[in-house]
Amino acid sequence: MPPVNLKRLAQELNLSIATVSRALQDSYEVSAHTKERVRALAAELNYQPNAYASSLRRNVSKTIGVVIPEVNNHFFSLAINGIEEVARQSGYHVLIYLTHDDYEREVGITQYLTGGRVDGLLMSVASESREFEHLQKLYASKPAIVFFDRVCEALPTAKVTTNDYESGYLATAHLIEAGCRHIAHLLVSGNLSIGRMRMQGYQAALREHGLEFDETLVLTGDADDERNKERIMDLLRTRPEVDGIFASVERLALSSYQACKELGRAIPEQIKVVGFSNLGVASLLDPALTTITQPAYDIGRQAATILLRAIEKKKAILPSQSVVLKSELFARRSTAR
Amino acid sequence: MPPVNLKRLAQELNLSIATVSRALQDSYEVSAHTKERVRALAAELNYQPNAYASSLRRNVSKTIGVVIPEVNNHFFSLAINGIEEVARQSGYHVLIYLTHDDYEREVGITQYLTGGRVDGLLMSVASESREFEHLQKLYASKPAIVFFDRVCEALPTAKVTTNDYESGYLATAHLIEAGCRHIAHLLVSGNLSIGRMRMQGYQAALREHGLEFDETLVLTGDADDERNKERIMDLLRTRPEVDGIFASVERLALSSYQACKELGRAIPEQIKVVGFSNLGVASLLDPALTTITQPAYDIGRQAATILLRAIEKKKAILPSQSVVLKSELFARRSTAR
DNA sequence: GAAACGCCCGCAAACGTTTGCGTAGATAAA
DNA sequence: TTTATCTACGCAAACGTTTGCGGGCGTTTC
Repeated sequence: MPPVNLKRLAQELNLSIATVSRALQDSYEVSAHTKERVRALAAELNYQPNAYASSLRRNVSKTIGVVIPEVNNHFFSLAINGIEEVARQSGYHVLIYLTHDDYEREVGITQYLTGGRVDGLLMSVASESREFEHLQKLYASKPAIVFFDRVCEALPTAKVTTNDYESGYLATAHLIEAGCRHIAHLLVSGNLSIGRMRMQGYQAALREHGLEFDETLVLTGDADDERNKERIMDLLRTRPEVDGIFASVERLALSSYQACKELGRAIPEQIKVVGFSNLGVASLLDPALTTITQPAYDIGRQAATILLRAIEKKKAILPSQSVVLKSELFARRSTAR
Repeated sequence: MPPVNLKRLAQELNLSIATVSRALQDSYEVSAHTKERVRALAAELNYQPNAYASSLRRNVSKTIGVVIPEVNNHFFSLAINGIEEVARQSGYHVLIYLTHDDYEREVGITQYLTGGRVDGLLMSVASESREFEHLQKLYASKPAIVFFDRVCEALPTAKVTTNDYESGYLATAHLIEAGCRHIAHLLVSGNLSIGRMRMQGYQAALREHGLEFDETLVLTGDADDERNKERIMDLLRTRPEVDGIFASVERLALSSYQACKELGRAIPEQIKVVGFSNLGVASLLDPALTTITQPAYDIGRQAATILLRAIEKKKAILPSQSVVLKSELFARRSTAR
């Protein structure tokens, strides 16, 4: 049997393709009676418009891309939930790309995306990325871009972030007030603005509480959890005075737990730990983990909303549309006195 | 400046569009010299083919869809990792759709997907789905489909699952051997084959160990964690003899922890818990959770591999290509004697 | 009565690619 | 010289949709 497309509908109804197309779009140029006939047959034959033909003609794909480091991470999976939610409501489709924090992959992916496959892009850059030329190229190739969390400051577009400086400050101050004097800071990349902000908050809190910043207590992790754990253990062994850990990313907080377990250091008695985390089970950990929790779901929603609004209005996205949401500190047993 | 497409390249090189197209595809019908010229200019202008025009013409989109209940779940996020991995390697793009275990959404999404937007589909059906007519329609509309984990048995296509019957048996036997005599079974949907299998394993283990099956100890949860917790608490209050819980899905295991905490029941002294889970931090919970862990990443990889192979060969997918992977039991403190 | 207008609808071009077919020119075979 | 073979390329149709333009027909306006 012939495929069910506009031509097929037109033939069966003795109409032109143009009229059928317009009828389905509820155009004012076609009579109510005809519209009804068209819709009836379309429903009966279960007509589904060819998305590619439509995209080609209109130069609009009703698709957005999401480029993130990983999905097996509560922050990003919650963000995706938010993104998918608003995309679906607006009839948009969501393409997903994972960089695994690998610079090469990120470059490859952005290559793809300069082809006009997506109308817009939501992005959280890979921690390894030091060069942003690929992002510049991507930006030049038109699609609307909104960065979230791990932003690229070099591009003049909207960014959705959290109050990272304050959060870093808050986490550190919380440890100090709990009695810590030698606080290690675990982060994942020094060249991400988000990491720098948290670091500055950390430093400011130390300074204002009369503690001096010791850069040998700063440890930069990577994507390998096992290695991170080893390095944390090394740090704890060589610097036995460390009595607090501020992990600026979930994975490193968990690796710290592992490290302490293996070394037999008691949390919170010997070492207190606070970490950025969206772990739903933080309160069920042993001991319950004190967290700085980002409103991941809302971040996703906001970023997607800004993006879609710009796409629909065919307007460029401005940095002035940037949003800063607030993270929250949940004090639990891992930082109890 | 004019857009950079085949026409533009052709003009600048004094060639026909056809030749340029063929050159870029490394066709044997174009000379090495010309190919080189074309490639050079394409690279210089950063030419990216229009994916929609190409898809329209070839009737192939190089895109697969992934339809799952949620992404904020370790099983699915790991599976996505596997899927994205093999898709990327083969040059495929991944569209993602979340059903939130909602039947209506699943129907809506499958509607979309009958439009030929994707070459193939990976699916894990929503727990609420009782009717599968929408899946039948989808199946009839051609795209290759592979189910994983939460399969729809009614469709004659490949399925990637785990040994759910054995796992259910194993988990239950493990509890019994740890001394439990009144074991509750928490599941999420009785009409999913996966749930039935686990249930049967549970029953078989009871039977073979001389315990009788008590259906009032079976609790069917839903998507609302708070309500699930309440219901578990109700169960534990009205049936104080319950000394073991087998949660056939991660969320319910965690809700059980919450419930026990609120009721002051000690795990594992008073109640032992085992649950299906891909939680990386299971060992860091209080107490460490005994889990049945599915090879989620491999499931994703396998399912995607089967799907892509079928797409590339343009062959229908047969049930005979189904794969059953093995889950593993990790005994931890939550089931210690 | 002609002119003007509004309602419906069809024609055909366009979006950027791919691909079957045709062919000009060069070389080889007869 | 003629014929056949091959290489390298161009022409044009096709994929399914959207949309500017034009026109037939009926109603209103002066």
